Amino acid sequence: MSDANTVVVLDFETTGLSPDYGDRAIEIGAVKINQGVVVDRFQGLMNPGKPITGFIENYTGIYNHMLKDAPPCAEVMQQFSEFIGDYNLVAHNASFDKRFLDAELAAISQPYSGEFACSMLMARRIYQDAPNHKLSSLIHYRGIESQGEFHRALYDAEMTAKFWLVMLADIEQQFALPAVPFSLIQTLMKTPKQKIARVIDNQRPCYG
DNA sequence: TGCCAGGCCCTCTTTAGGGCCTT
Repeated sequence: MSDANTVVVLDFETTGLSPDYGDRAIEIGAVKINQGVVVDRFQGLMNPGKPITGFIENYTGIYNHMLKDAPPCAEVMQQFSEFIGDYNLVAHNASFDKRFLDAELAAISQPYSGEFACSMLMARRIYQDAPNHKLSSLIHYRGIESQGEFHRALYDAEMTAKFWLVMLADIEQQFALPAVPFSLIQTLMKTPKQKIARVIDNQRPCYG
C-alpha cells in the first residue's frame, strides 16, 4: 500500500554499469523507513545467469561461488517487488539503481508506482562544502558511524538510510521546517543550487 | 569472448566537453 510517511531505501550490486548492455543485478538490499524509523529490511543475492568478473568480485566481496547456488534474479525480484509495493524509493545516485530496478522488474512484468528520490542529488545541494558526494565520503562528512565495509547491498542501503535521515534533519533545522515532505524533496532535486533557499522559503507553511 | 552507460552539472557553455557518481 502507498504511504506518504514510508520510503524504501535500496541499493543494487550488479555485474556492471548498464542493463542495456546485458548487465544484471546480483544483490539487492533495502530498508523500509516509516516516520524516521527503520521498520523492515530486505536482502537477497541472486544468480545473474553468468559469471561475474574479478573486478566485481573484488569491488563487492561477492564471489561466483556465492552466486552459483543463489536463486535466479526473477525469484528474488518478485519478492522484492512485493517488499517495495507502491512506496516511494530512495537511492544514492538513484538513476543507476532505477535503471536496474526498471530492467529487472520489466523482465518479470512487474510494474511499480513509487517515485524515486536521489540522496546524491540532494547532497550536492545541501552539502555544497563536502569534499565530494560519494556515499562513503558523505557518511564521514556528517559524522555518521560506519564500519567502512561499503559495497554490499544491505550495508550500503542501511548507510544511505542513515544519511538520508540526517540530511532531512539538517534541512529541517537549517530552514526551520517542521518536516520535509517527499514532494518537496522531488522539487528540490530539480532546483538549481542557488535557488534552494528561496524554494524552501516558499514552501514553508504559514503560521497564524 | 569481450565489449560497454547515462544523467547531472559546471564552465574556458548553450552549434560542447568533461568530471562526478553508481557497479
